[in-house]
Amino acid sequence: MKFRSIKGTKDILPGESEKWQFVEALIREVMHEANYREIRTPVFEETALFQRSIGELTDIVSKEMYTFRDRSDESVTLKPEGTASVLRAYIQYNLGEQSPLTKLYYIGPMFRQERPQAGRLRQFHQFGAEALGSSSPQLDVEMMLIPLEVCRRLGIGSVTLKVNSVGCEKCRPAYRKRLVQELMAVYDQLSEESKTRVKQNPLRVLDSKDERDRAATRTAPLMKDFLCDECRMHFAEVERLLKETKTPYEIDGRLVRGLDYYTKTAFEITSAALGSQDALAGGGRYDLLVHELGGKPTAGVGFAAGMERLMIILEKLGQSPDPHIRPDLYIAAADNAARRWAFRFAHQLRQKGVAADLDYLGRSLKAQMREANRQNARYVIVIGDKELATGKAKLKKMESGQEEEVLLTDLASKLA
RNA sequence: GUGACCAUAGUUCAGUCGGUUAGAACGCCAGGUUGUGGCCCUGGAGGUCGUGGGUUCGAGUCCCACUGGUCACCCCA
Repeated sequence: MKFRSIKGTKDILPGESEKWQFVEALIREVMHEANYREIRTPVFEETALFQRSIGELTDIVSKEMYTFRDRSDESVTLKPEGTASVLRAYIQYNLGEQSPLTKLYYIGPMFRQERPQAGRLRQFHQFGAEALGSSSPQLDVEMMLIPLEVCRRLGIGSVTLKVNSVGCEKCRPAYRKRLVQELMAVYDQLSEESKTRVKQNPLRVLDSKDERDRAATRTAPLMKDFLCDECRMHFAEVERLLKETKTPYEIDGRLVRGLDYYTKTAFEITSAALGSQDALAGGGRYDLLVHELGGKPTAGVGFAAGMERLMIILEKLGQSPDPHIRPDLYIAAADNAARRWAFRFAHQLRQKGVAADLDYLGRSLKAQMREANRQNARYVIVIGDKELATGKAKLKKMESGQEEEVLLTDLASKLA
């Protein structure tokens, strides 16, 4: 009986972890340039936070959360997305009182208990941002530009930005009523899942992939044609900014995201390089959410993007960064006295910033050379009686095979 | 949660009609060179054929169940 990682979870092994570090560093750079500050929230929260923010009727809350009772019988949940926690912290620490606009970003693991498939895991990683305190459409567009910029710098060109407006509390109820009427007229032709959605969340029927639903809703009214003046102007401004920044986009009047809290802008970035789970990032505006979670009424926008999906695209496009993790120096020891010395010397070099390694297995010199080669070490020195006596050694450059006589005391400054 | 496909060495895979000791490549270890890597040559280690049951004289091979993986549905990052 061997232990295995739990279904839907993955280990990020050496060789891959370096790629993650590279991508994460790039994300932090882009976030920094747009002046977003990092926030790190706990991986779990009290269950009610997600129920209230994401919405009881959503798939995430109704069937995908990792929820359990802790030892004091408290119901806790591993976070299925990042926004709820960020807003909880924003409210808890009164961040809105310190400045009228707060720009935050995060990178971290999320959990959803779904059946794993290509681009979908039970523990996955997202990076995302939230801007709290402004209803400016500039921030809506900033949220689209950030993940697009990350893609651009990674050499990912083939992405599609889809944008829609889902209206607000003023215009959505009337539209919703109208839509339900239309859907009831074709009720019999809808898929089973859509039938239940007609009452619970009719907008979602529109973005069903089911052919029957597609056909039945072909002429259904779209939210973007029923927006109130404010929402319509907001959406027009988003479009204008996208054009001004020369950002290619499509309007998708059926785009509705799976979280209930969105108002006005909703968007999604997809890639054909992904499998059936083709969304790389998604986001939108949520002007009611902070108030709903107990804070002062505060406008907000955000996005979240999938790290694993980003890595899949990079791999597929052959753009995957090459990790060159390599020791500067491998110290090969010819005898036991040299082995003892080598450990001490490696320690001194490391303190001076030189990445140095040595043999811990008592192997032959030939095996040590092979190891140095496998580790892709930049240089090797071989230490024996002669070197310990004279304080000089041949420094071998592995790539060329050329050797150069050096003083051991000079080595650190030479390699650092 | 539903469905389809898959499971043989560290890895990627062969394995005939059910038949004797389960193979290859790469990787790993050692030697060829008693103080020098890669290339080459030689040798070696490494397998509960996912697990459990069944059919059969005999199962890696056929049947069933389970577990795991992959992909799709659903939904989403």
